[in-house]
Amino acid sequence: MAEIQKPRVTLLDIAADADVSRATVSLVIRNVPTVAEATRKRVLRSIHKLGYVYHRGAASLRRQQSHAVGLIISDITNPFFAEVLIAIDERLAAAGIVTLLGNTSESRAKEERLVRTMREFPADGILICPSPDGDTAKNSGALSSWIPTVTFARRVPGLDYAGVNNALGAELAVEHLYQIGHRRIAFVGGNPDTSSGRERIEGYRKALAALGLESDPALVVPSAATRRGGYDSTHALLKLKNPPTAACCFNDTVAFGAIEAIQSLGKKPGVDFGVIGFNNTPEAAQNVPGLTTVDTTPRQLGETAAELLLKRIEKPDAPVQTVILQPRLVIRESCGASQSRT
Amino acid sequence: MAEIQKPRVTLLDIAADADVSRATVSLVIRNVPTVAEATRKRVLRSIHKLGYVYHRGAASLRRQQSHAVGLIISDITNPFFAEVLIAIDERLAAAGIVTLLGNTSESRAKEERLVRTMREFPADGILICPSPDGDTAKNSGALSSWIPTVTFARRVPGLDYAGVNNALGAELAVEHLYQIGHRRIAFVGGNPDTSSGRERIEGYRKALAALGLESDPALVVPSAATRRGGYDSTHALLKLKNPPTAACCFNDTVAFGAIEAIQSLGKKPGVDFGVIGFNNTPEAAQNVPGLTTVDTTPRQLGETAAELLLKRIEKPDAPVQTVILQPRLVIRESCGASQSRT
DNA sequence: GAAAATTAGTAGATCGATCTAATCGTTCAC
DNA sequence: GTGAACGATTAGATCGATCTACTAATTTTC
Repeated sequence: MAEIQKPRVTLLDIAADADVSRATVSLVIRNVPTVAEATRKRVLRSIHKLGYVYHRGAASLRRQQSHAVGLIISDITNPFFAEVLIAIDERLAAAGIVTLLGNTSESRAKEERLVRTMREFPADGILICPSPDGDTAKNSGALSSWIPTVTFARRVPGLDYAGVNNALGAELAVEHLYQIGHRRIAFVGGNPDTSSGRERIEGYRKALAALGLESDPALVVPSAATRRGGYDSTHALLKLKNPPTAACCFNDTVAFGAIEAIQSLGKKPGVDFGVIGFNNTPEAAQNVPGLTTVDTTPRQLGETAAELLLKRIEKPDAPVQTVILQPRLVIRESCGASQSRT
Repeated sequence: MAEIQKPRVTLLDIAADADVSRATVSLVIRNVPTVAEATRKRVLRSIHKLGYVYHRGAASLRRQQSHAVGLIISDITNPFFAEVLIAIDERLAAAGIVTLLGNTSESRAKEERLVRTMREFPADGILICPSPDGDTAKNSGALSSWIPTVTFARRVPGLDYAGVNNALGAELAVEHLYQIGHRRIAFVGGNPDTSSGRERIEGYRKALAALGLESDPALVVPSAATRRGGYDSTHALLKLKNPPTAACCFNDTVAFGAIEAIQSLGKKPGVDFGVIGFNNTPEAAQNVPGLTTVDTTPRQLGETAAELLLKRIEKPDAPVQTVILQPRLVIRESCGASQSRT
C-alpha cells in the first residue's frame, strides 16, 4: 500500500473535467467577472468534485509576490511580544497575508539566518524587532539588502518604525512616583543596547532633572529583561547604604521580579517600596498586588506595524515612515498611590 | 533614489556572468559534487558579485516540497505553548524547515481557515493543537484531507499525537496532596471538551478512588484556562459549606489565579490551602510562593511533535504514531509540603 | 448590411529552479 | 586500436498558476 501517491489536482484537471481551458478555470478561481454564469457554475462544480486545492506557491511564482511576510521576534515568551504578534497576525490575515514566524531569542546569528530565509522564501516583506545593536553597521547592513522592512519596539536608523514614546512613558512613571512622595527613584532592568532601553532611561533621567532630583548613577541598574534580572537588581538596590524608595522597571516582567525581591525581604510592595512596570501586559492587572504600569498598547503597536508594512510593500520607494504611539500610566497598587495620598 | 525596480537576480544571470549554463549553477548551489573545482569557484564568485538570493518558491514548485510546515496553536499567550513553539521551531529549523505560524485563539473557524491556507501554501505538513472538539466529526474531517499532520497536547483520533500522560500527572498531584495530609481535594479549571482536560480530570478521579476518598462533584470546577478562571472558581470553592483544603489546577495559569483568590481572602497559599499546577512554566519557579506543579516538559513535547512530523512526512503511509511523555511532580511551596511534614 | 464594438474563451509564453537524458572529451581496459 | 567507462557540462522539459495577445461569436451602430 506504500505506492498510491496522491497526484495533486491542478487547473488542467479541472479544465479537462469542465471542458474548458486552464485559463478559464484560473479566471473563475480569481473571481474575474468576464466568465459566463453557466461556465462559472460548471467549473465550480468540477473544482468541488475533484477536491481541488489552490497552489499559492505556483501563483506566487507567476505574479511576483507571495502574500507572505516574515515576522521576526526577539522573545516570544515575553507576553508583551506575544500580544504584539497576535495583533500583527490578525491584521495581516485580514489582508490575506500569511505570517512566517521566527524567534531569535535575542541572538544576532539567528536573526541573520531568519532574515535570509525569509528573503529566500521569498516573503513580500519583513516585520522585525531587531536584536540589540552592538554593531549597528552590521545590523542595518543585514536588514537593508532590499526587501520591504518595518521595525517595531526597537529602532534601527533608516528603516520604518512603529514604536511607543518610551521617554514619555518613563517620565510619566517618575512624575507619578514623585507626586506620591518618593524622592529616591531607581531604574531597574533593560538593555541599553536597544533603543527602547536607552529611551526609557533617558526619559527617567530627564524627569528627575525636571523635578530637581539628583541623578544617582548607582540607582540605574540594567539587567536582562526577565524576572530573575529584576529580582537580582532590586535585591542589590535594597542593600545600598542609601537605598531608593521606589523603582521604575524596564517592563512588567522585570517589575514582577522586583516585587518578589521586595517580598522576599519581608517588605510590602506598594507600602514599603513603590514599583512601576512598563507595557501593561495582562498579568499586570491580574497580579496581587496589581501592578502600576505604563501602558504601551501592544495590540495597537502590532496593528500599526502591520499597517506600515502593507504601505511599504505597496510603495517601496516612499520616504521612511515612523509612528510613535503615546503611552499612558495605569495606576494600581504596586506603586503605593493609595497609601501615600493621605 | 526612486530608481527602477530591482529585477531579481536569477540562475540565468549567474550563468551568463560565469559563462556556464543554468543547470551548472544549480548544481553548485545545491553542492552537488560533480562540478569541477575551478568552475565551482567561478560560479560562486559570480553569485557573490551579483548578490544572488536563492528562490525557495521556485525550487519548491519543481521539487514537490516546500520545506515549510504549518504550526497551529490554540493560544500563543499561554506560556506553555510559547515554550512548545520555541522547541518546535528550533527542531524544524535544524532540519532546514521554515515554520508558518497560526494562532486560533481557540476558534474553530480560525482553525479551519488556517489549515486551508497552509495546505494551499503548500506546507509539507501541519503541527496542530486542535481546538476543543465540540463536533469531533467535523474536526477530523477538516484535518484529515490529506497532508501529513501531527497533533500535540490535545488528541484527535486517527492522527499522530505527541502528548503527556495527563492522567498520571493528575494522579501524582492528588497523591502528593494526600500524603501531606489533605483529604478534601478539588480540581480547578480546564476544558472537558479537550482531551487534556478530560484526561486530567479522569486521573484526578482515579487517584481519589485509589486512595479511598469520596469524589464530590461539587469539587470539580471547570473554567477557562486563564488566571481569571482560576480565581473565580477558587473563590466559589472556598465559599462552599464544606470547602476543600487543596486543589489540583488544570495548568499553572489557573493555579496562579487560585493563589490570588486565596490571598484575596486573607489566607496563605501553602499554609491555609494547598495548590498544585500543571506544566511547570518558567513562572512557576519564579513566583513567590514557588508553585508546586506537574512538569509536562514543554520543550520535549515540542521536540517530539516536530520529530513525529518529520517522520510522517518521510513515510506518509506509516501507521499512526503516538508518543506519551511521562510527567513528574516538582514540589515547591504552594502545596504546603514543608509545613505539613512535621 | 457592413464595420465596429463587445463578450467569452483560449493558446502559448512565463515566473525561477530542478531533473532527465544527452553530449562531448578523456582516460582506461584488453 | 577500439569500445567502454567516466567526468563535466548542458539543452530542454517540467512544476502549477497567470498574463498577454489573439480568435470567434455575437451584438451594436450608422
